[in-house]
Amino acid sequence: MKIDPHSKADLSAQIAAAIRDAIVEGRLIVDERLPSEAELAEHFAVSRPTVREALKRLAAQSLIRTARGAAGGAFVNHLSYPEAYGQQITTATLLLSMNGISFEAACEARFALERACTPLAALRRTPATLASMRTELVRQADDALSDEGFCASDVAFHRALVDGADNPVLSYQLAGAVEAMQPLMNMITFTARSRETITRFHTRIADALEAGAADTALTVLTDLEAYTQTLGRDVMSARSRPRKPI
Amino acid sequence: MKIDPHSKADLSAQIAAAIRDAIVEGRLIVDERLPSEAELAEHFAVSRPTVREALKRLAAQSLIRTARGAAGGAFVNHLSYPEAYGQQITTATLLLSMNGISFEAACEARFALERACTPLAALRRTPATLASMRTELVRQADDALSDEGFCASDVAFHRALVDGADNPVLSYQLAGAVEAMQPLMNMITFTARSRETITRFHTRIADALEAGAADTALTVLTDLEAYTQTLGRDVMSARSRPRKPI
DNA sequence: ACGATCAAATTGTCATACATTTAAATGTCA
DNA sequence: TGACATTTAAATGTATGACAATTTGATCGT
Repeated sequence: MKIDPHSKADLSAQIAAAIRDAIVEGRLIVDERLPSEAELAEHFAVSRPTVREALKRLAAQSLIRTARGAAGGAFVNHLSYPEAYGQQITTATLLLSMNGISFEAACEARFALERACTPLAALRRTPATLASMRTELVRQADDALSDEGFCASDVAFHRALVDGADNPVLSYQLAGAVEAMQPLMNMITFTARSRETITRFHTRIADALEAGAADTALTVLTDLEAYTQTLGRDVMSARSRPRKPI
Repeated sequence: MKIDPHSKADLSAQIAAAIRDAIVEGRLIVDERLPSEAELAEHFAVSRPTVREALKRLAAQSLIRTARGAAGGAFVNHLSYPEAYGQQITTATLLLSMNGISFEAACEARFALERACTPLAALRRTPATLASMRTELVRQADDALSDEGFCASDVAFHRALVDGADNPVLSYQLAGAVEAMQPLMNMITFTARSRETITRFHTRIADALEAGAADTALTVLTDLEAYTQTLGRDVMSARSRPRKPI
């Protein structure tokens, strides 16, 4: 592991990249302890604060964890799904909001991805999956639920659908797409009528999955997408009418 | 933006979280300049190195960028697709390798996601998309191409398919899944026969997309998945036969 | 043998200083 | 006046040294 002190890039960035490469390429294995900050500083011929900045960069990506004390230090982290989810979601959320992604495009992507999971979910859905779907259906039928609460339940329902496919890679990928859309979905104010319509779609999806009828579930998902797009268009047009000058 | 100096968590982590929240919630907008490190240190009542560690954490997530000089400082970064891709890919790659994801599960997810893009790609594929697919087909027909080169071309072909859907959210999500699978795919050594088979599948996919025949493309993709799974199983069984004792 | 205490190692934080880079202000000359 | 060189100031990047906090393990006494 070498760095170039004459490069234009920051030393801490170079050091972080060197260690990151070692982890990604498997030269540093999970739970292995890195040298102490003092030793790293000596190895790379930099000061301890510089090494620390590099380690913080890696910690921010959940690539390492640190512990104080005698047997402490920096350890290669076992990247768990919850940690990866979190990063995926913040990144995806910012990407959507900063690049002017339209509700339409985000919605299209979300339902396309969910349809990708549906045949597998129809095949493999467990009683637990169906149970959590039914739980959300009950919640969605509650008129006292706030709009945010309805959206959250919507996300939970679709999460259950995705997890029903029983494929961790799909669950991971979809988490970002579905959760990142929540801010956009939260812009929608649901009428009692639209809630009822959505919940009815959801019920039909749950029924189809329980029956293992992938085709039916796909059809309903497509209809739900069309309906959601309609809701989104209504919100957007209502929002664009009173145009605030900048 | 406040932090709790008596919390168990590191100060730099708390500060990073506070600033990150401000960015995600839109209280800090793109290209806005953060206060200088000295000012932040005073605001949070911590030392400058601590602030710097916090900023490096954010820089590692591409949430901010820093510039030296008189008009320098830390600026809220416009999260671009290339930056987001990069992080998605390293995270997804590690997630796959560290959680013992099977070739089977990864392959299943990849093709499921690609099938999600296919109907849209059949609808919207541009001449440019088709051209880059054809380019990769030519490359794949070259016997002199190394296994890594063939895999890379395979990835490029499927990237073109995904991009053909003309939905940036899908492109972003798929990039992680497809690229993260490359290390697993690289374990496969292709015979001349298997290369020819795969390229034939690819050709049929390109033809179907050009004709706008989504159904055909979906069928071929499913067949290609089955074939790829066969190749993967062969590699795995060959690899597990000469079992090294640990 | 067991419990309490202490020492050592390591990260977390602070204070300060200096180096480097960049842009703007200033000065100089034709 | 205008263009170019110089200086200056502000900011980040890096270095050094010290101390605090925390955890482990060993030592010691009973």
